[in-house]
Amino acid sequence: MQLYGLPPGPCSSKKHYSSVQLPLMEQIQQTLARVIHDLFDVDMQPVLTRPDPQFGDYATNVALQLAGHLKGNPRDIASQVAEALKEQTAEDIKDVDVAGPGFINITLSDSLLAAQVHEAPTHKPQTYAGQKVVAEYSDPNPFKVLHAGHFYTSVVGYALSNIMAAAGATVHRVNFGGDVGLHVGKTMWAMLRDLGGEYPEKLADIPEHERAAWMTKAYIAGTAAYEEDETAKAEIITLNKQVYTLFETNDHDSPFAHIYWTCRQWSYDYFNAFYERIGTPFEKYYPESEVAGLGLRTVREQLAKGVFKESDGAVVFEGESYGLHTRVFINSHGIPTYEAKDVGLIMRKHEDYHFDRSVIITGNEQEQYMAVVLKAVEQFAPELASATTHFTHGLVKLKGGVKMSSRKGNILRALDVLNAAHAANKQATGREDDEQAVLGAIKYAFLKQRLGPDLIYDPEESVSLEGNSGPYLQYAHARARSILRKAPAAASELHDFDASERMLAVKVTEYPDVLARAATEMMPHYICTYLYELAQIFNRFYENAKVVGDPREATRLTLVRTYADILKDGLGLVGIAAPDKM
RNA sequence: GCACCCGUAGCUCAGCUGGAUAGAGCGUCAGUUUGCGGUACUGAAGGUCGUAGGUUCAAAUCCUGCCGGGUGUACCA
Repeated sequence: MQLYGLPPGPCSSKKHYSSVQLPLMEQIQQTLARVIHDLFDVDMQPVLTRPDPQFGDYATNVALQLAGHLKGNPRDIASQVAEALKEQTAEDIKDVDVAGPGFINITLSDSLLAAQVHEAPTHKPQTYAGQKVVAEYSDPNPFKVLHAGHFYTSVVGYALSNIMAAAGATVHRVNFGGDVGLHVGKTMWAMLRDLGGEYPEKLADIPEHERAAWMTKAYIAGTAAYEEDETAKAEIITLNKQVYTLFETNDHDSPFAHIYWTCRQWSYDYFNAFYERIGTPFEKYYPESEVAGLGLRTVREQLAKGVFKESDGAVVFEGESYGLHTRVFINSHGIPTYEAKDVGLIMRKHEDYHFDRSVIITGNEQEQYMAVVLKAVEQFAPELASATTHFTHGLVKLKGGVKMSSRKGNILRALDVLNAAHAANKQATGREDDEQAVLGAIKYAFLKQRLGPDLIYDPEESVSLEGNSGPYLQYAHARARSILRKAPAAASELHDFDASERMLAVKVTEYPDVLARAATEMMPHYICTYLYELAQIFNRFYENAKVVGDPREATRLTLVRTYADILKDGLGLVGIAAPDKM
């Protein structure tokens, strides 16, 4: 995979980078590619990296790779490339050195670096230019509690959506969840038992703030009864069917219907309150009931065409020939399972948005499940399957590790995470209800780690104002703004840099590269890591360099402003507020 | 059993489009500092990158075996 690849352009004698629109890195790559082509008649896409600052601003190992092809001495090849590159870029590149086994290190001129600094906060590589993207994530089920995983996946999905949007996509954020299905039957069963029968008027006795907890308790009781009591199990299966019937007959009036619709709404209210609180709003919520019919019809149609097979009274897709496994799409009661509903959802999302790309973000326990669903869809709608990508992440665990069991109901809930963070924050700072810092802390802790493996959430570490944390970066930003408030607003053109300014300037210009990488790989943690490194470099600069009142004040203020703008922009992309004062 | 994921300092993690001495944070120890928000900065100690092979001029990074952990594997979502 080529991250920053562009084909080499037509030959021209000399390039003036600062007058060209392309991002700097790609310009250098193009020139490098051309030089290599002219010198050795080899076409390749050079990769530029950011080396240790002692070596230069950019580095490439092309000579080492070339040495293999050409059977030459890597250092000799590097020298030839370096010389040619220097010739073609005389005004923009200060130095091209050969070092070590054959690395080519590039050091920019200060004037080119200055131009890049000015562009860094606003230049967004358009990785998804013009694409219409539907991003689906969070996916909580009505009638059930929001757990830590929903929190995590909401934060991840929101950040990824922002990253794609910054990279040029129009992103529609949607949510999906089971308002029909066995868990609803289980919850309804226990709720009816609690109410003493189908008495919707008794729902009024439940105070608003206890609604979610009451439904959660019912789900736990229903699940236990389903497993332990055969009579209850049969009743729950009947209730499950009865819920589907509500939709078929458009029943909003019967007592049973009344209870169902009221409690479903309670769930949605509870979800929306949570999303509002953590700042991850959705454009649309797809209830399973809305896509179940479409999924069911589609699977039935494709059953007739041989995509699906009947087996023991159920309709299945046999994945074995694709290296997958067999899954049930319609069960032997004729009810569509999650699989069929997901088929319906993919189709409905396309009807609604005509997306170029559909992104689904879930925990990685869904990985092989989703592979089967997408393989099934590929058989009759290959264009939908190929436009869909499933991204997965790990589980959230609380440091110290609480044993989790959904049957006993002692799962880690979303609110537990929030409460633990608030408690740790109060301990650390003495502040209560510091929601902005607490949310920054949690989100940063969730996103600073690479997506994939499980995540161990440590509340104390996350709220700490020292170290690699959200509050540290929020504070770093507020501190930079404070400096700017003290100085006259005059903006200045940059010309040259002293050593510590230059370190900061070089790091600043890395921002667009980081955004490109985060977007291409769909990995928000690159942004977090970068922002932290940037803040560290800034603090080193700031330790020795006086800003306000110094002869170099104009240059330094411009750097401080650029730095603050990047912090704010980067934190915003991962969904974290960056207040000017704390 | 089969499939997928993971195994890097005491802890939590970067690094894995193969390349220059394997990096952070926390913790530990030792320092700096009458300054623009010191919630900072400097330094030290700490790693056979699970293990055994293979490919390569070059492997934490790619391939294979093994060990250890996790997840999934037909009528839940």
